[in-house]
Amino acid sequence: MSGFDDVEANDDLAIIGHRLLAWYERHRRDLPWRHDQNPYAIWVAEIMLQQTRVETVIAYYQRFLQRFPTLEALAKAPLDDVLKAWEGLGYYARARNLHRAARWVVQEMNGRLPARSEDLSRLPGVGQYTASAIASIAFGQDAVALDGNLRRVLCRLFGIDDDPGRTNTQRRLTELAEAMLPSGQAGDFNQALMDLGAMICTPTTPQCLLCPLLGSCRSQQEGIQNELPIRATRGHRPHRDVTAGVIWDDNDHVLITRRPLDGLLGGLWEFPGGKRRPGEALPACLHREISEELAIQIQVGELLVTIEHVFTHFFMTLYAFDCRWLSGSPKCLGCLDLQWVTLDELDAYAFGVADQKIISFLRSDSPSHI
DNA sequence: AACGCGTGGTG
DNA sequence: TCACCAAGCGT
Repeated sequence: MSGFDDVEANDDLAIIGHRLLAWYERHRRDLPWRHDQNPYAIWVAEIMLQQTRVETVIAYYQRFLQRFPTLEALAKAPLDDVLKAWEGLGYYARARNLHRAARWVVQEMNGRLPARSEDLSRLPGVGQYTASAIASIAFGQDAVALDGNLRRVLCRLFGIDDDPGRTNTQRRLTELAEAMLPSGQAGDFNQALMDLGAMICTPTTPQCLLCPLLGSCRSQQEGIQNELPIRATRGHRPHRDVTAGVIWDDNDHVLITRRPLDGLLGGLWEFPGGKRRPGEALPACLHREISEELAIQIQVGELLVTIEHVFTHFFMTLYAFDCRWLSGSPKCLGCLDLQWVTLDELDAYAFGVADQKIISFLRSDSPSHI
């Protein structure tokens, strides 16, 4: 335990909050989702921003709102369209949950998002942070939205060296932020702390001399701003070899399959294949996986391309082989759906980034089957 | 509480 | 496998 311990009065914290808001008025970032107060748009933005950089989100956000301008439009759309709009953004459960929640709101709530944080957090994909963010930004509720930025800024501001991932620490940080929060301005207050975290109080080499809270920052006074917040190191990431078959029939159609809705890349399409077992040769692995998942016979040809891909929790080397369908009608044993498609038709389906690289290869390097 | 869940950017 | 990170959530 260390740091802020009620030495300062709440008055001082309130003053810090106002100083922060004054800074925000002058320096706030001009971001697309800050242009209107439409709760649906704010919701979409907050889901996209989970664990994802602002610069990455902007283009997705604009395309998504163009494609699904209203909550009703999103609810009416097929999941495949939503996943296609999410393609490449990662954490695809966000798209599935957003879609499911939109349908629920239309059916059960007459298309109106709830305004209170505790009701918002009942929506799938909306946790404590997102519920507070929507409630404060879209509905003006006094709720602290404790995200990674706020944790970092508050740990430094109050010199807190407890693990910010722990529930107790988060409760403490939230209480401190609540004491700073100017009543009725939580939306701006939350976003001010986020902008401060993004522009000044950055993870590495914070720009303390530019900080509006310079005189109040405990960690800066002690010279330990670079040591906070403390952070657990990531564990070892295992490696997997994975095979994928680009399986052609006699009419220039290639076989693609759809992954189950739960788990990694759930609901996305892929070139069928799977994990290599210890000691197994790559072509043998592909034969086995195709036999298990689709119950067809194929001829495995040349290795087309090798792709290194990094997931959060493992490394993957993906080996894509040129294959030919020999016999058997494919059955969906390990997948949700399957399709024979031409190269041009692949555009209609959502793939993960590793499989998109296979597609790029097929289009650039003149395909061997021609 | 700890882990599974994506991707691209950065020093 | 360079490590680490970015507006977290569900189980």
